[in-house]
Amino acid sequence: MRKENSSNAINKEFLHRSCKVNEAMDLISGRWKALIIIFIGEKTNRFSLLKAVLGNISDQTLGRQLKELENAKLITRTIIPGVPVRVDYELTEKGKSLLPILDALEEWGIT
Amino acid sequence: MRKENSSNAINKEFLHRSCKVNEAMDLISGRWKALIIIFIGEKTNRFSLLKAVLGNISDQTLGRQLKELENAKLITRTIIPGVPVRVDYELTEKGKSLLPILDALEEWGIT
DNA sequence: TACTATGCTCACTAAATTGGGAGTTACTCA
DNA sequence: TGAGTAACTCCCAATTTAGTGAGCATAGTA
Repeated sequence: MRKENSSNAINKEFLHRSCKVNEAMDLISGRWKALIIIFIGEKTNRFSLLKAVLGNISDQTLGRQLKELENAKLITRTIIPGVPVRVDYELTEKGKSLLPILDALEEWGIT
Repeated sequence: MRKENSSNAINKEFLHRSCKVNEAMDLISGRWKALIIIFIGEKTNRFSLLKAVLGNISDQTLGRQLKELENAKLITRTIIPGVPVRVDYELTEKGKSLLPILDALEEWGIT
């Protein structure tokens, strides 16, 4: 976990106070997060499906990033009872509203 | 430096091949890069000025991020002879074209 | 001669992120 | 009883990124 008064953490705080861009960047800057958001938007929205399309992501990292996205309220997590239990992830409105920006970023990356 | 065949580096490669978004994200995902781009766009475009507005950034980190942005062709570096020598950073067209996206991200972060 | 300013660079350390592999829960089918 | 599946979760080690403190080159000022 983060030590709240390391200079690293202090600088992160500073960046958040000084500019909302950095707060936003933080939410989507995990290595796989942008791709996870895009895939969930395309209905590749379960743990095992994501794992399959994301190639070499580790279980732990996928779990962590999903949890972070959930905490950031970009996705929701719905447990579907059954055997075995399934879990559906869906984009929230906030998550959906990020898609055009990711598209713009992709477009920008290509040109 | 990066070890080119660590699984970390391999995954990064995979992400770049599979989705341009990640390549784009990489270019702007340093802790201070978004802010540096914005400031340079606003003419806070010298090393010492950036250092002043960025608070606690270390010389080395600022130097590194500027160099990375230069390598990514988002900024240019111009040495202005004089005493002492000054260096001006400017956004390239590519860099400028990122500003609307950062604005959108900021807007998204606020709402 | 000492000191200042700009814009770095280097070796080293600390912190944050990611990955590997095994273990867990809960229920079903053979 | 044993195997299988989905979706995690834990410990630990590897990797990547950021920060610290010092030093350097140049030229001008006190």
